[in-house]
Amino acid sequence: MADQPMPHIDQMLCFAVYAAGHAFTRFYKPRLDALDLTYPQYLVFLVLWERDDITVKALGDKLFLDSGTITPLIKRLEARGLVQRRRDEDDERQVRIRLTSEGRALEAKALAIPLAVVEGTGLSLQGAEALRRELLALRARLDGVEER
Amino acid sequence: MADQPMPHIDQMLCFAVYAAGHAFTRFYKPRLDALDLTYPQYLVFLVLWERDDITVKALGDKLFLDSGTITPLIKRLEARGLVQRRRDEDDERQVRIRLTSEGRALEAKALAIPLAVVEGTGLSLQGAEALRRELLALRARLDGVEER
DNA sequence: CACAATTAAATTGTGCACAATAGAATTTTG
DNA sequence: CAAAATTCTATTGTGCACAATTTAATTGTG
Repeated sequence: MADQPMPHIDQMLCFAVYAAGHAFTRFYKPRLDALDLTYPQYLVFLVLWERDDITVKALGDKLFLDSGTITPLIKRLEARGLVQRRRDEDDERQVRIRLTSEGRALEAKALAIPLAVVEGTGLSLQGAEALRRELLALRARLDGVEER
Repeated sequence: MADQPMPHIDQMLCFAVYAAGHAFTRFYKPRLDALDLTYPQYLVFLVLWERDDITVKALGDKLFLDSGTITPLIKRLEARGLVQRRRDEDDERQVRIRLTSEGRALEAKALAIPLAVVEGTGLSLQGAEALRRELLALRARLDGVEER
């Protein structure tokens, strides 16, 4: 029973992921302050700049977040005039999110951010490719094990 | 200027880290519910089981969190009788955190959790070693670039 | 010793993150 | 076509996470 002692926190993969996530948030903070966006808000815009007029559901699927997180976040962006929310005409259960012209214009300002990340960390998209793939595979495994 | 387009979210390392972190939290949830602990609370106990009678400052350094996060978390654990808080006698600016016997007893119950993680994900401590190292190095780089 | 600078914790306020629930619309089934 | 099941968003409540500020104690310097 006591064969397996409690592992130390420094040896645990989950903690390494947790700490790296916080570090990324802190790292982005000063850059995102220039756009007056939080990190999760920035992620939402990355999706919208890529695919505008998306439902809350589809956005949640993309970001692996639920509506309880996304709804208030989007409402704050709507209050600032960066996005619009409206019910889908065909299926009124769905709410579609669209960029306003102000929200679309943010993209130009945001272009400096990924450049700053590459410069600041020495991480190129290709250089971190293997790490990224492993993390996505890990996420899929963690979320997929639910049904057992 | 437009040489570098906005990268897609699926290509970004920061998002892979972010999503894997949430997936870990979700994965631990049902296991930690058995102990009535949240994931950050579990991390605090991992530290305390390893090194009891630690200051808030040292705990924050270990977990990369500040007192604004730790203080209310610890107070909730104190209210449940799992830890004790008291001022250091030599330096009264510091608050030391100690396990109660109940808090210490939790460790025995918690031993099942790392086993479940290994079983559920197929991740052994050794198997994930390279990934863990890369993430810790990444965290250090992200937190270290602050001064420029 | 006295006064300034530093250190440490707590407090306050904003914003995620998710579980649980509710409510409305659509789809399925008999 | 009507009732039941499903799908989707919103709401409520709890708990991080961090910035900024406040308060208290310690350390350093003359």
